[in-house]
Amino acid sequence: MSVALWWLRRDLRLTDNRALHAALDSARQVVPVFVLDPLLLESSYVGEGRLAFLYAGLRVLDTDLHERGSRLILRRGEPAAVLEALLDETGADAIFAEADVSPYAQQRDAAVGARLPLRLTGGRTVHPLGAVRKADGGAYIVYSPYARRWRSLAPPLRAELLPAPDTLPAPEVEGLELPTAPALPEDTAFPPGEAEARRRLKAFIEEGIAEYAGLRDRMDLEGTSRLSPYLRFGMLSPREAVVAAREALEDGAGEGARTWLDELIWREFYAQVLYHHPRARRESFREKYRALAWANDPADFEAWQQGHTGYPVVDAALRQLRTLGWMHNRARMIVASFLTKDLLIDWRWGERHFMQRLLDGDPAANNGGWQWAAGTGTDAAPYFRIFNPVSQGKKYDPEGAYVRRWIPELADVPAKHLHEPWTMPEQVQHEAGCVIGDDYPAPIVDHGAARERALAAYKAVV
DNA sequence: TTTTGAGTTGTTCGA
DNA sequence: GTCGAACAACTCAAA
Repeated sequence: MSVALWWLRRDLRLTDNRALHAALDSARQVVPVFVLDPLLLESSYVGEGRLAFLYAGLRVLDTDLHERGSRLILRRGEPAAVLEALLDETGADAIFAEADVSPYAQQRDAAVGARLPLRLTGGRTVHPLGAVRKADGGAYIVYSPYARRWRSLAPPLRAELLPAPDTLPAPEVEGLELPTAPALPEDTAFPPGEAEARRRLKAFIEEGIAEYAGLRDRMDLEGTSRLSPYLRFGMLSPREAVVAAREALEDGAGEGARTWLDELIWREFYAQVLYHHPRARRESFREKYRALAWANDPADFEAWQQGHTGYPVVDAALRQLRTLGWMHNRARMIVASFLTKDLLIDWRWGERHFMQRLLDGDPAANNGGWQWAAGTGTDAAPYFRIFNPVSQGKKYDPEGAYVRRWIPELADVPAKHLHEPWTMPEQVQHEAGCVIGDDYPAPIVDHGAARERALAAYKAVV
């Protein structure tokens, strides 16, 4: 075998790429291919931000390939047809790709595999989806035992990480020009690419991970790794992240390293949940909640999306999402609780909004997180666990820096009132240049009353 | 097969 | 202000 296609999807890196290495092992000539799939590009779960991140990421990858003598071949169309044509043009006799878990990816790869010589490798998760199972062979749907089992398996070692190849021969076929639009903002908080991802990982391990357990919930600080978009597109190998976390643990990073490793395990937990329960992508994992009587008020949804609910922490978070294409994890929980409980809006509306806006938008993790917040999922929060947006703000944005950063109209509101600005006396409102109902909205719901309504609605489900 | 312990991330109320 | 209990059962995982 002398020519192979390397079909990239969400493994946009050269380091520790198992599909690439399998292709190199089987052929002298490897053709890197990315297929712009109209079904994905036009999905209502995709927005300009993540598309821009993807396109910019493809350009970085193309540059990385050029440095090694190769380049990225971009094609557009239905994947099986595109790949069949490419096999024909290149004389390749196999396609190598990293296996993925979403229902669409499963179906797409089954269709390609039925017609063409597709060889799927692991890499999407550290432990293959089938490897983390209960003693009886079934799949886990509770996190803690899943994580215990995951940790009991042989950990990946630094020596096992696959190096990026030094050279790759240039492909002899042509592709499309790389798209330039939509473009990422110049000052994006998430410059794409493998080098950036690995630089961030290094910095986080050296400076952030030891404090992670204590700071990760603080919305006003940079206590998290901010690696999610890179893991989403495989610009960082999950295996490399786990190796780094374990090394940090050995170096005494303690609770921080353990907690961050747990987050990586959560990522794999939700991947295998979706793999084993594709139906959860479209409806509540817990059947009884499929009958929940959502209020689904479009005006409430609009206010939530725009960050105009009148609850500062909620609005700050949704504006952060709008601007950065990313939201702090604690904020994700708060706004998800607010949407599903306070506004009683179907979690799938929020899930779609997140998918449209998040650079790291991933079907498995996003769905898992939303169903957790809504209380409809695997290992979900009990339905009566309803976040109070005021106390969450006071606890995880104690000085209000997060709120002030994202909501300029609240910049001069005294700290005492910042998380509940409607409590400002009229005179204070004028002094702060923030009249409630004028400069900043009054709360669109009363949390106490909304909480009671949610409890009743959830309780009504048999 | 049955039993038993346990379960990401909270809030509110009343003593 | 602080603290423990209640919130609601249910289902999972493993012994």
